Amino acid sequence: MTDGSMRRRKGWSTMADVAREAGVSLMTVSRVYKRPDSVSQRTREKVLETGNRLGFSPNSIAGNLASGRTSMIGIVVPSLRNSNNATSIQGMADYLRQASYHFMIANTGYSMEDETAVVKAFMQRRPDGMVLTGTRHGRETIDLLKAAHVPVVETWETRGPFIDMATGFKNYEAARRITRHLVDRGYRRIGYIDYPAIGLDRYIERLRGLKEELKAAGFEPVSIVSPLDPGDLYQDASSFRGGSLGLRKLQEASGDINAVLCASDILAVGVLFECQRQGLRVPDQLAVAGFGDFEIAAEVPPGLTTIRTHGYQIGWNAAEMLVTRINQPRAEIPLRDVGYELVVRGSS
Amino acid sequence: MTDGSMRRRKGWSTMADVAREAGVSLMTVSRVYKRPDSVSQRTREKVLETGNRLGFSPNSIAGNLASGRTSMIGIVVPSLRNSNNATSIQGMADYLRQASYHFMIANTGYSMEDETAVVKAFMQRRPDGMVLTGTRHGRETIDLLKAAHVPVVETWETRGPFIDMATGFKNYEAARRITRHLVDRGYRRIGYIDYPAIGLDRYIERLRGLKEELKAAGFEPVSIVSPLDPGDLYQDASSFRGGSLGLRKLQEASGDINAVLCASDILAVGVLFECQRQGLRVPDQLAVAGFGDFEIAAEVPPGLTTIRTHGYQIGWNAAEMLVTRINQPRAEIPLRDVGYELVVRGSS
DNA sequence: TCCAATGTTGTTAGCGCTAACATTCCGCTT
DNA sequence: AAGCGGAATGTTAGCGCTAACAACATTGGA
Repeated sequence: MTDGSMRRRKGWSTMADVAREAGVSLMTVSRVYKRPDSVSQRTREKVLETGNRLGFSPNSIAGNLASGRTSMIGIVVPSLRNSNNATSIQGMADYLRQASYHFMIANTGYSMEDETAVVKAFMQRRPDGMVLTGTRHGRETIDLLKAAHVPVVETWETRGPFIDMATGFKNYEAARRITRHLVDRGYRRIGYIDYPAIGLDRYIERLRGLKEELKAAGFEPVSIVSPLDPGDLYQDASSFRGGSLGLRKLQEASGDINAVLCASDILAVGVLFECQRQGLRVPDQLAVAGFGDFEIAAEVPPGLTTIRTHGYQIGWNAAEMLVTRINQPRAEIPLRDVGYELVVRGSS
Repeated sequence: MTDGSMRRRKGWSTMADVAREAGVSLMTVSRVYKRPDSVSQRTREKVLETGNRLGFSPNSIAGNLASGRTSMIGIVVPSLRNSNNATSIQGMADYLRQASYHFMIANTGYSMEDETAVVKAFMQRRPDGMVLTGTRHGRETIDLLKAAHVPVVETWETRGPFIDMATGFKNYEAARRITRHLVDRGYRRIGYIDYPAIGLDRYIERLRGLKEELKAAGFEPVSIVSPLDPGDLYQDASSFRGGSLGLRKLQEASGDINAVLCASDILAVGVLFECQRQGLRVPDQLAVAGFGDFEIAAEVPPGLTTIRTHGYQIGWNAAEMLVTRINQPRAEIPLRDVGYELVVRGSS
């Protein structure tokens, strides 16, 4: 008698409305919106016209339930404020958009418990794929994802083992490369400012690379400093302030360093700022090197020597790998290494 | 005969499985996971134990369809790489997480057509709320959102009209405030480096504030420069490089400026870098001021004078307003102005 | 002219869950 | 012992869409 059940939500019209109005079956309407080519042009136009007239918008929630596919990707990052992540998120966004996928993001605040909670919550929405940052994850996270048989890409490192697929680069090698550059330039007393977050694989690898390369060159172990207390992490793991503090700590620990390598460009720029305040000439009195090649590295005087990473490409790859696997579930998708480059600028 | 239909997806067990196994009705299982308090402790424990044993995870897609609520928020930003946005996204993320909502994000690349496309696509997933950046939107976007009767919050400006709700601050007044500061300090020949993206309300307001304040002080119109071609925008509307170029353009246009105001801190830091390269003393030969109070403003020597904004609070507010409105659809939710502060540092 | 192959449209049976209502259970009062 | 109210649980009827298959047109070749 009335137009429908009490449970009809909001004001949306449904495929059934359009079908009735256009004088076709429900399935034909579905086809018009999902695979327009499978419907004759005449029918298609009639249905679309009716749909527009009724302000119809397909309810993808219903479609998801019926088809078992959500076209939704879950992305997990440590922090949303980190510009590294931002670049690779943009890469994913650009790929996913043209492939008609959407994504949800959540941050873990560098905590494995939160990561597990986030992954659990995401899984309830049955994403078609998941992207994780890094390759170290809690046992529970790993089991959860493996049991769900959902395609997973881990990013920013290429050192396994992986849950499923991965794209990134060899942080270990990259760190050796830039350390070697400093050594080749004649710097012998090298300090290192670590990323303050604990246990992130890619930073562990960078530190390992530094140590190995110095050992290979026959040097003393360097001074290593983590500029912030872990408790401060949540706000911003990588900060300019951390770089300044780090340099001061290094100077206290061993006054005679003549080069500083940082786990990220942001920290390195903080060091440059501190040098400026202290009147230290870069690179004459202190050489500085970073990691990441963010925009600021090229702009800050005298230019920051760094490792160029390819965050955008990592994001793009991750998305592409997921979509490929979703469409071809048996496809074997190999690790994609996006590489890195040493970029030498005025700071060394 | 077999355990179910061909259409059963993946390996997930369902509420029906848990109900059968635990010897209760489907509805009881639903209650255990949705409103645990409405079930006796004995039953709850039995059901949870069974659920865990079967690796059950409630399918929220199905729940969404049945309940007409998705607990999903759609967030639209111009760019994912912009650290302004990143801060307010983090604010939303933190609020939404504790309120058990998830969110999807998409970027428009500063294009109104893309904004409309994004909003259209999001609406198909029937989000419970939408957050837009800024208060200027295409006619179609506005109509779409109004017709959908979905709660909407617009952010970063408080000058209406609004689609629904809004939180932000008065960019116009903030720009007047920092301009007045420069005037009070005795600077008379002030250049302005605008944000290169076109037509963003908050930047229009900032420019308007600058002009009005200078007029009120009885000064000449200032030199205004937009550092990049609009074509370059998509990558990064606000860049250090843009600041450097902007200063050079200003110097060409009118060599005798003694202060520069920038539409964002990033641009202003670019100006500071360029000063350093040119050997200009800040603030003696050139005063510099920014907008935003990003972390770098406090760290870059000699400290950047700026307007502190409250991006995190804007994000938090936006999420809170949405959730309030979702729970109380008739609630009248007033504009929330988060204010701003002038922060004076060494650069002026 | 007839039939197979192809293209187009329709019918059926859910996807997994929850709102709304119905029923049962339990402890307590009278 | 009967009656009552509230708490706990169950039953019913979809939410709006799509997979799978069925049926019907249309075309062109034998």
